[in-house]
Amino acid sequence: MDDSNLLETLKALADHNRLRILGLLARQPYAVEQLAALLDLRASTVSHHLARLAHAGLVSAQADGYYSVYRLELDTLQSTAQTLLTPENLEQLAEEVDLTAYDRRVLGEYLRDDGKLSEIPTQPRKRAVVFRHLLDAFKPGQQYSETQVDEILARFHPDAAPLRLELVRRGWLAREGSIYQRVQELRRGRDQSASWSVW
Amino acid sequence: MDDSNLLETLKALADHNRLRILGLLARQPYAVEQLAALLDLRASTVSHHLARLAHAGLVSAQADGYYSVYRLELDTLQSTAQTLLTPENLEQLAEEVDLTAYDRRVLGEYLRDDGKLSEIPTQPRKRAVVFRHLLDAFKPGQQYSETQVDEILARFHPDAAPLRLELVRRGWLAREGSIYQRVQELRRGRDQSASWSVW
DNA sequence: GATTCAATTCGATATATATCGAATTATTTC
DNA sequence: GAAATAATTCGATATATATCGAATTGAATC
Repeated sequence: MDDSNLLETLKALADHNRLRILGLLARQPYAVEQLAALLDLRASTVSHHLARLAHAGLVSAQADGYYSVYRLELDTLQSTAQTLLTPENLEQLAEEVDLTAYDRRVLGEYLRDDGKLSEIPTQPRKRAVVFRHLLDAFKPGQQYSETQVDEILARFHPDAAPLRLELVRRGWLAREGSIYQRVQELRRGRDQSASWSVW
Repeated sequence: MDDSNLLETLKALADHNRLRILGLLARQPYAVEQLAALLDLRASTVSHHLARLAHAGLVSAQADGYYSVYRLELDTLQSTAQTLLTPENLEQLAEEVDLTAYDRRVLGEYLRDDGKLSEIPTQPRKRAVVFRHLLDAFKPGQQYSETQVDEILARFHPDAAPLRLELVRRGWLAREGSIYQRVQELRRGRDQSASWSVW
């Protein structure tokens, strides 16, 4: 079941009378006229609901004379339910979401056109984003002297030393003696690839 | 999960952006501000969606300074999904539906105030309801002569013989020699108790 | 204590849709 | 072929709600 199908199916399910229709059809098939009587609704209303359910594949109609006999399509319902059961399937609901959007918004707020920082945010989440951006100025595997580190950081902010200290404190820049090096992997897990808003 | 909870939960699920929120929270917890950036929505809109999801128990908030960090409540989601999986649970959605409503409507249409039939419907479903009503004039276990049967049926319609023949043809009235008797069980299955609109 | 900030609440608006009655269609019966 | 019947479609209306911006609240920082 793909995402837009799931949404349509859930919208079809999210109605009091349509749930009652499904409850009735779970017992036995019914014609429109009968459902209308059982639910105390007009036939046109029931027909509308059934069309909605049929569009989602939750019920199907079979012609019998001028009756339409509707039956429950249990398989569709169960595959919808299965989609909601596992976290892996849920994650796909946000598949097309650009996970860098928050980071880009924060950087847009604190980074001037010349690439320098207008200020350092104090809020932990935003601060983490900014320092992750600083880290991106260092190549993995390359070794830097303290002077080189500060030169690079000075491109972002005149007072480089506190930036360097915080990068080390965060564990993102490793120091051995007088040699600095970017750590290879910041964090195990799913948020390493796209969003750096870790706290 | 009871019925009204299920409806509220399904309504909470039946929205594009709320599904995307759940997809994101399936990966990791997020603050409102972050979700708003990722989904390109105002914070007030996201807050509204989260309140709706939280009301259904699908997410929960934890205060962290002036941040509200929301996380997915997987258990609620899975118990909702479980409700949709089995036909037995589905039938409960129509629990409070009066299954005799259709039969009563049909009888109201064809039965006059004095209990006599104004006419015999030709449509199979309605005809079945009327004949089921005729059958109810006979006690289970009791034996009737053909004359007695026709006397009883004449209370509904002057031309009793065709009614008797059709009751026998439907297998609802059993005849052995010249003795008639109501069959004990019309039909195995769930519709015997309430609705006789069988065809 | 004043200011800043994230979240929530509130009011307004636009869109979706649940429901009905009337008109139409398809099928059966007379 | 004409009348009756169930279902569907259509038009109208009322309700629900998704979204935003503004105002408010609660908490952290200076």
